[in-house]
Amino acid sequence: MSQGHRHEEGCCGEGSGDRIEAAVLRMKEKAMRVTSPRLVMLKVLAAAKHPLSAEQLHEAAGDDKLDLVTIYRSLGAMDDAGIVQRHPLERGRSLYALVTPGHHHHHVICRRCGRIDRLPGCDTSRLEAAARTKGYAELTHIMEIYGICPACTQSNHA
Amino acid sequence: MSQGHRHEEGCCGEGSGDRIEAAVLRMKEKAMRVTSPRLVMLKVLAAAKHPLSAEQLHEAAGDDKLDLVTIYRSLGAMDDAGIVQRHPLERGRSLYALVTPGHHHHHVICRRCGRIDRLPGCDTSRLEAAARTKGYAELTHIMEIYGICPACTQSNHA
DNA sequence: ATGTCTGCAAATCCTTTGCATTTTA
DNA sequence: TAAAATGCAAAGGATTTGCAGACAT
Repeated sequence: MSQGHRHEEGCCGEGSGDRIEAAVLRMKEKAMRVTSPRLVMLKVLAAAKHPLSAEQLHEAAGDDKLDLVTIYRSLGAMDDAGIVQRHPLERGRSLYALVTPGHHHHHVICRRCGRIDRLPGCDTSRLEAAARTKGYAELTHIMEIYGICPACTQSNHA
Repeated sequence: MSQGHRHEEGCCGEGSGDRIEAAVLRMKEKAMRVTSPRLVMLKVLAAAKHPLSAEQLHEAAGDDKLDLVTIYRSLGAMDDAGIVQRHPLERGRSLYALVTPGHHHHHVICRRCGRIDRLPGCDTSRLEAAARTKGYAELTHIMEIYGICPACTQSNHA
């Protein structure tokens, strides 16, 4: 089911308290209600060192404290509000991370163990400009790099 | 179910006969069997002006001539063999296109009507280099740009 | 001949929807 | 107290798996 997701270095966390406050502020701006399930979610997300799946968030929150459905719905609302960034990936799964404005970035994901590492920056501006030229508006993008991580390359049970 | 996918300009087709031959050749190299369902799939893919979903491929092939499951399985095998490129996208769907070596590219997808346009080139080399630096090997990536196409921007039934 | 594909049915996975109830603002 | 969020049960859609029979090499 849930894969390894081991992690060596920091990835998405940047300092949690402020980020939660910022998220709450944004929720209020958007007329969203600040409920305890959502606060729990924010806490977990702020503490996460890499993007989390709804399922992982569910487990991290205590599994029976929050309904998975609530997580999906709130994640959706937070995505719309720009509070979390959704990373759709292969096989229909998505991962979610707290947005830190000015820290847009992407990840490498190990195809074998699920480990995730952060990569600096993002080079989509040229492509988005091209899309704009074609008349497209409200552009967003998804991008993930896949590979085999060092550890899995070693222990070559392929 | 299946969205619009209108299309103005060429996207993935480059000349079909040779591409099919090349694909067949590659299948033989990979010790894959060249079956009639697969040939039908190649024909449809080679004629397609943009990436197709398994479902669309199924319809285009005559719906009852090929089993959807066969399409999924062959698409998977062809993806592994590098014969088709898989474009995983939001909401768990994937699109597939015949690979034309040296023509790697991505697309803009209209969030509203599903229209797809091709975008020139790809700027992931910097990120892939960063991933390689972290010890990742066998790198691949997914990337799609989403937006609202000109037509949908006009007829604003949002 | 033999290992690979195919088709059919059924399963699986992640995610979404419906609805009555609780909660927030 | 009105609008929004929650929890539970159930649906949904895309993709996958099991298995026996058919097919390419």
